[in-house]
Amino acid sequence: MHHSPDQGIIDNIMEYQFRDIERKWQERWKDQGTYRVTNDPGRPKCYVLDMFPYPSGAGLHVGHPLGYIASDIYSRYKRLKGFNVLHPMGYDSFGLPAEQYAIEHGIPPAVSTENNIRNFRAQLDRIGFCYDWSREVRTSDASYYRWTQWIFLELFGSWFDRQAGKARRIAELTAIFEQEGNASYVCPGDRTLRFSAAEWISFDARRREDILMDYRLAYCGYGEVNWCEALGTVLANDEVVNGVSERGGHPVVRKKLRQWYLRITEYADRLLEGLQTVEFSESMKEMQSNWIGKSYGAEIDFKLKGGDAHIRVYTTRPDTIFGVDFLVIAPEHPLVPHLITDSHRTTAEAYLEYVNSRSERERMAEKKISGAFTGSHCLHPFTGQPIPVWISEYVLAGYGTGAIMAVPCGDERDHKFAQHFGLPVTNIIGSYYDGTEANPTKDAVLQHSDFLDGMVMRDAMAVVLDRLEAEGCGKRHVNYKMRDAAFSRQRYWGEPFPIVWKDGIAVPLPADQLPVELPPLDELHPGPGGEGPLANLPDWKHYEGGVREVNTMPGYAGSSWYFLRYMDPGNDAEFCSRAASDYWGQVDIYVGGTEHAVGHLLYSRMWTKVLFDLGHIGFDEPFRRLVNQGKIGGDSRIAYRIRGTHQFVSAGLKDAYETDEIHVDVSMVDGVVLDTEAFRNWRPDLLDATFLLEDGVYRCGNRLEKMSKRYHNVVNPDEVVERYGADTFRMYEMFLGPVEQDKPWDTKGIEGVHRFLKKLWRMFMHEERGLIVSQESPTDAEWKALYKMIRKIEEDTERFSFNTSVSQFMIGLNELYDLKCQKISILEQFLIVLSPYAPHMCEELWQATGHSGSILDQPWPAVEERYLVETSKAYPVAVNGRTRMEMTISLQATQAEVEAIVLADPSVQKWLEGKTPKKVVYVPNRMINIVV
RNA sequence: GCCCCGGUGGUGGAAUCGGUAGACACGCAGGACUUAAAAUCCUGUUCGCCGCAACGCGAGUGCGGGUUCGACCCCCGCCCGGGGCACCA
Repeated sequence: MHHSPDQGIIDNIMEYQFRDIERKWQERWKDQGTYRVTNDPGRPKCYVLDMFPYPSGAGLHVGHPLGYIASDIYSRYKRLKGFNVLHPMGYDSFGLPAEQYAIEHGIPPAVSTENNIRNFRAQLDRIGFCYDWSREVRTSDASYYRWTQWIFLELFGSWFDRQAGKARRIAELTAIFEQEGNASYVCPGDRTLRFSAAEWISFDARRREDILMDYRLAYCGYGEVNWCEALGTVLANDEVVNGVSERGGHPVVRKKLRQWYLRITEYADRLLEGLQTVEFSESMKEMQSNWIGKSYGAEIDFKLKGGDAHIRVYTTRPDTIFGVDFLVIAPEHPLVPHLITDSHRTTAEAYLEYVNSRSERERMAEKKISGAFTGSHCLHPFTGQPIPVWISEYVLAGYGTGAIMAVPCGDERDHKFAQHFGLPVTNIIGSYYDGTEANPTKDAVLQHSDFLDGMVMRDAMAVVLDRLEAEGCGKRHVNYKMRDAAFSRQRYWGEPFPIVWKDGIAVPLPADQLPVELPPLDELHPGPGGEGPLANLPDWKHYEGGVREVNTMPGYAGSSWYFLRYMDPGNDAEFCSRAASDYWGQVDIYVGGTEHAVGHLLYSRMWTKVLFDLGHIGFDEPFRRLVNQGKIGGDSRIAYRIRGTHQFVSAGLKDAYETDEIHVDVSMVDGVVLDTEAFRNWRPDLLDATFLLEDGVYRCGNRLEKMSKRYHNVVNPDEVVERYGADTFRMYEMFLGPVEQDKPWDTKGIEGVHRFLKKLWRMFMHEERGLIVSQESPTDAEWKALYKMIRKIEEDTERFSFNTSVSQFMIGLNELYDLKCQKISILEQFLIVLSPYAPHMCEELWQATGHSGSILDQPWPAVEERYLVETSKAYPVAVNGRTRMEMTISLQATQAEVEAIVLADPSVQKWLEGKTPKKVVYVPNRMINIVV
């Protein structure tokens, strides 16, 4: 079986006993504070950060540590390179699951969270990470969320000056209002609001506060939520299925509730521009800029036929204005009630009711076309032609103006809508439109387009915009897809707001009254009217003649700034001292999953910009470089039960039967071969299972799926570490493939990495004779093997290509092994470069070979180039691009010399078959190609 | 529907700038050591063909075209898989 220390074979201490070694060094590193980091302005810094986890009750599976191992290796590497490395870890410990768990099991969130963190920590510790745990942060600790609340107040106390392009204090805004009113500073919450200085001074306190609220970066407004009356609570989009709550199946409707928001839209341009200054993958930048969704177009007013009102649409294609066949407005559009005529009331209102029962997500996923005619018409701004106005859920109230001009010949959805309802389609693009499918081209020459006739569409754009503006029926407009971020939750387990409502005014608490602590609460019932559970605590709620805000902040509040707190975690006078943030600065490398591509990254980028604008920190992008680790998938094993029986048929034979699939726990399978005994004992209903074997064994099918309990394909890192050791586990996770790539977990391949470590051990240690390293001077060949390896490891580690660096270690060791090299001056350098990957073993061998001090603080070896100089190369020689042979030629050879050497070769002559070569392509140090 | 990322041996993957496709491993096959096993070591391993081997030939990086002396890599058109989404006008 596998190596076990319990056998007590004392004379085997020279064997690689990873369990003892790893335990020993983990304790020693802890005792000696090896990973403690100080803010030392005299040394170059490097800040390596993992996205901190939500401590879920399920614990870690083998996929979680992937990014942590990568960043750990990088941190250790940078330390060897002489950097002062900040590499902290903490917990994003507020969140919905703990609250749900409390409701179901009666365990307070604070307690279950504490337990989960303890488990997480134990699991992390076994893998040997170099975190400085003295800097740990937890978003649910009052000492932490005190500063989350403080930053919220900074947001609340600021507005965005569009002229300066930055946040400023509200006090400066009121000073401006007193001087000149708001003429120069458009109100972002209400574009039409205008007042003079005199008017401002005449407003009462309530009016002034309402106006200021429309400017604040953190503000209170009204927004639609998924409201479930039966549960008395608000539901997330994914808790709503087919218009009813996932839990209980109760009806869910859209309802307006008071909500806090962050005015992130004011930062849209800065968030876009900032992308050019950071190293994120192109796809990541693209996702963010798609989310921000800046577009240039026009707002155009369509007058209502027989009324004064008009419908304002937003379009990015004003050049298609003469192709408008109908207008579509969102069901929530405020004009809808005025537009519905009596003759169409029944169908239109039935449609509105149907839409109201659907969550936003469902409406977005809907492929069926639906809508209703209002009975009203608008007039075309240029021709005066009447245009029917329809309602449809495919137009969203929150985007643009909530109304569109439909041009079916140029827009796919408009076209489908027109076809579905039998509406006529005007063709303004001639042969570009084939009558069956819309064509969104900008290259067509316009027809049936009045004063635009004969123009190419992309040129017509400016012409029509000028005309719209001249006639006052429209104007150029820059639009953003991004909406302000909802910042309140009707929940308990989150940061309380430091806000007290008095006479309808939100009064911020002074900073010295922070934190507003989350009060203990035994039972987590929703409060009345959709408020959170905190509303059920009258003593807490009523405060200083007002009522506290009883909603709490969302999950992303604490995670938007945690990277700053690590720099100065114990500070109870500031969120982070300026000295600390000036020293550590931006996160040099940030490692985490793509699932946070838009949410978390955009929010923390915004918070950083605000803190920068207000002078609290000296940089306005938090993360200089971002690496997204891929997900590790589970490789499920599947057994096939013949339908209606207890007989299972092996994968190769299953096609002859009608079968049902059963997910088999991966621990009962060796490769794909099922341990049928273990399977029978797995569950009572399988006790009498019988098996149809092939080649004497039962083979399972396999399928790559999400690693999850319900597929029985979860592999726990603890088990792997117990069996092979942390060093093997670390290296194997890296060896699996590129960090960024999604990949399946298969424990089988781990043997190779484990053998590598054992083989390295044996380079130092003989089973009986003990240490066998020699003091002899190495040969040139040995130096060359070593330095070739070190150079490659260095390159690969810098570019986060850890799978190739692991293979390079194997290549290097194989070469030294073939050279029978046991020389200490070679091997000690090998240990240093390997130590970021396999720290426990390297530390042990470092000590065993008589070194004092930790290997973690050695300098990274300098590659001596002279051992790597090559004088000749074995060139591939190709004839017409097909490689035919290999010839060793001096690297100094000129084109003419190479031609002469190559063409004189008899086997080259054979391939030429007497023909004269047209030319010889010679790329020095690459290849030679003879073209015939 | 839209956006993004992928597709290379039996498996994970390598090829960093357009230059020897399959590094390094796993697995498998054969051998050595051993009473036996474990461990370790050695050899072979993309596919097909020439009876075996050597030598050699042909095909080959999802499919079909193209550019190039030369394409896993660049371009055009498809197919398949995975992920994301706020149907973005």
